[in-house]
Amino acid sequence: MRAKKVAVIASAPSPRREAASRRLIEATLDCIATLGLRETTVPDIAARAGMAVGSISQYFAGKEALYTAALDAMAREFAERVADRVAAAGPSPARRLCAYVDAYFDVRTGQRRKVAVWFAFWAEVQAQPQYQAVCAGHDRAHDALVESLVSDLVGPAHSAAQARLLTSCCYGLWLELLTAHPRPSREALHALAYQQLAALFPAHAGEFAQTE
Amino acid sequence: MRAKKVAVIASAPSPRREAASRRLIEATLDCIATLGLRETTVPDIAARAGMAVGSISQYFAGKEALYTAALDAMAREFAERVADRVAAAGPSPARRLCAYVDAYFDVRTGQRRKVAVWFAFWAEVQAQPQYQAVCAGHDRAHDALVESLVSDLVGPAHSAAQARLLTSCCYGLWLELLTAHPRPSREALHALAYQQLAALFPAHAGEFAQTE
DNA sequence: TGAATATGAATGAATATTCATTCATTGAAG
DNA sequence: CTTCAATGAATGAATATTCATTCATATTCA
Repeated sequence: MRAKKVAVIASAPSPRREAASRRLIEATLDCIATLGLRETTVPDIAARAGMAVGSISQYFAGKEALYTAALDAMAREFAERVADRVAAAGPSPARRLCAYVDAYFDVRTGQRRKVAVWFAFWAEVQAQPQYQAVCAGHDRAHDALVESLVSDLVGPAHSAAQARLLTSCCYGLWLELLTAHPRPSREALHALAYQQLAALFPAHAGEFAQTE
Repeated sequence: MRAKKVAVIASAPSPRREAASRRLIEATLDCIATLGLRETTVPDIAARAGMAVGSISQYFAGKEALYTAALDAMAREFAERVADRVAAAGPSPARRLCAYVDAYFDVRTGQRRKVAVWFAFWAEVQAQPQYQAVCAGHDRAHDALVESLVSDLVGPAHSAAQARLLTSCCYGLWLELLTAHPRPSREALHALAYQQLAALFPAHAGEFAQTE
């Protein structure tokens, strides 16, 4: 009996529900990107999702739950993009590192709209423990990956510091996307990230050819 | 009549008023750092400043005006710190660049509390034009300074890209202060920033001795 | 005493959440 | 094949809450 009930609850939601949840999350990300966390209202999200305000409660416990789900979805997408690109890069450590950087300036994950959302959440990470919880899990895996990529290229001696300088630089370049005047293109920042690779790993500078 | 009134308004505020404004701005920065822009309320700010909520309207036109003043004050302080340190560094281009980096991890401007506020505003820069206006002015001066510092060291050929990589890295390291686990110390990040200097300008690596 | 400043309860606008009702889709019965 | 009931989803007006702002009164200063 109990087992059966649990099974029912755990069963996959209907495609319709799934689609509606997704649509709400996308609408939330859009609103946060354009209005910010502070100015985004529930009616805004509903309007952009093409739903009534009341419908949201069918899918999420409240605005905060929706925010958290949106953050999680975005973090998941980014992690996936990184993993996919690195996996597709083959065995060369240099190419794998390139693939990692590429993910930051990918047309999907590196677009202004997404980056704005990252920064919106980071700004509140201090104050909102639930955001911190979502980020912490993803960060742990991310940091481990970067360090292994760097370590594969130059050995473990200074890999921790170099890994940190690489990711910090990528995040800093992301910030340029939001604040710089005139607005830099994704491509320009991507090229700068490759310069950072060359600066950090001069012995492999020739291997960091930008392929896209 | 009208002229007189304008003159009175434009005259220097009394020391008392000055102190109260300052106290309010400090309280605002504190609240933003711990609660975020979204959760900070006017009663929060008043309480932390040791004032009544109604008193705020004596000094600022509203919450947003207070926020903007706080952002401006912080940006001013940072610019001042950079200018002071660079001026104190003497004529050596390498030491001047070190001084620039030092300002980012200064015990005052590079503290967690301040960095959290920077990110809080950056997250909203897209949505709030008034924040953009405040930042734009300071950014212009900042970017020009960095590029001149870099140019003095290595010439103008690639100075723009290298300057951007340096500042991006500093901002990225600031972000670590907010999101990394375990929380890195200011000193650790400062040391990493020096490694970035050495990586970007290998010909001068020996000159980037950390003095503090 | 008069002017300037401080106070904080009262106000009302903004907004998240709730819920009784409506609507569409699916599946069963005739 | 048609009709009818059952389920799940969508709706948005109504409600409750939060919070910035105001202002009549009290206090301090010169």
